[in-house]
Amino acid sequence: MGKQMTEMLKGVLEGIVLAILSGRPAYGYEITAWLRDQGFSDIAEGTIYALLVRVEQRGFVDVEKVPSEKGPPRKVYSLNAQGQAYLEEFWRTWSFLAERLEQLHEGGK
Amino acid sequence: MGKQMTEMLKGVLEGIVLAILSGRPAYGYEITAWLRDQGFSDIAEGTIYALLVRVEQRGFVDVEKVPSEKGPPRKVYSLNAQGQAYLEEFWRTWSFLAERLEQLHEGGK
DNA sequence: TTCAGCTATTCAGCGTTACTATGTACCAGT
DNA sequence: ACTGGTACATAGTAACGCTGAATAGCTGAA
Repeated sequence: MGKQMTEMLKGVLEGIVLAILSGRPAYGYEITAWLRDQGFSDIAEGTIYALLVRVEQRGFVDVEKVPSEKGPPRKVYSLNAQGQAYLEEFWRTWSFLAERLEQLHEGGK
Repeated sequence: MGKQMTEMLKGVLEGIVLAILSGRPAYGYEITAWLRDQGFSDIAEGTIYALLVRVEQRGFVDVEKVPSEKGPPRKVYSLNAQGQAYLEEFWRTWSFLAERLEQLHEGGK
């Protein structure tokens, strides 16, 4: 989707993934597929796995290994309390930014 | 405002500055001051100047040196046609992202 | 005169993030 | 045995914003 999207995803993609996990536990491959479905056509698999490692190390998610019918075992992530708190802060930051941009967008017409 | 905001600004700050310049020409110091007014309390001055150099090199803005009553001469930037086109693409990218996030935010309640 | 303070720009070095590209591994169907 | 889908991992790279400091011009107070 181009360089603009790549840069804009920085900091946002993490929030997106945590938001997904706040709905229900999920594993990397599944998240990647879902994102592609949503139109994030060229988010690399490696990106999601690296991100998941990061949020795990920061203690935002709990992990459980679950055997898969087809293929290697899945690492199923679920958002814990700390992750939930971080996600809420993410939404506050996002809202602040979105409001300012909305104003700029309206003003520029 | 914290690390979250820092990361989220990547790719977005450039759009914000171009959007400001689409309204009227401006110079670095002025833009920095305006952003602080809008609540972007800790955007570093150096960041804006570096960004302006970048967009100038990409050919999105025209520059004019204007003497200042107090202090060194100002470099006044104005958005040109190429910058305008890039800004429009920025808004499309932003809208795409904002829609997806809006859905996630609503769904997560 | 000197010094502080505001205006205004610039730059080197750093940390974080997403992408590229590749590799590993497990299983099913042919 | 081979292909293809599932599933995870990682080293190297580029881009961007921040930190911290330097430079420079002008004004007003001590």
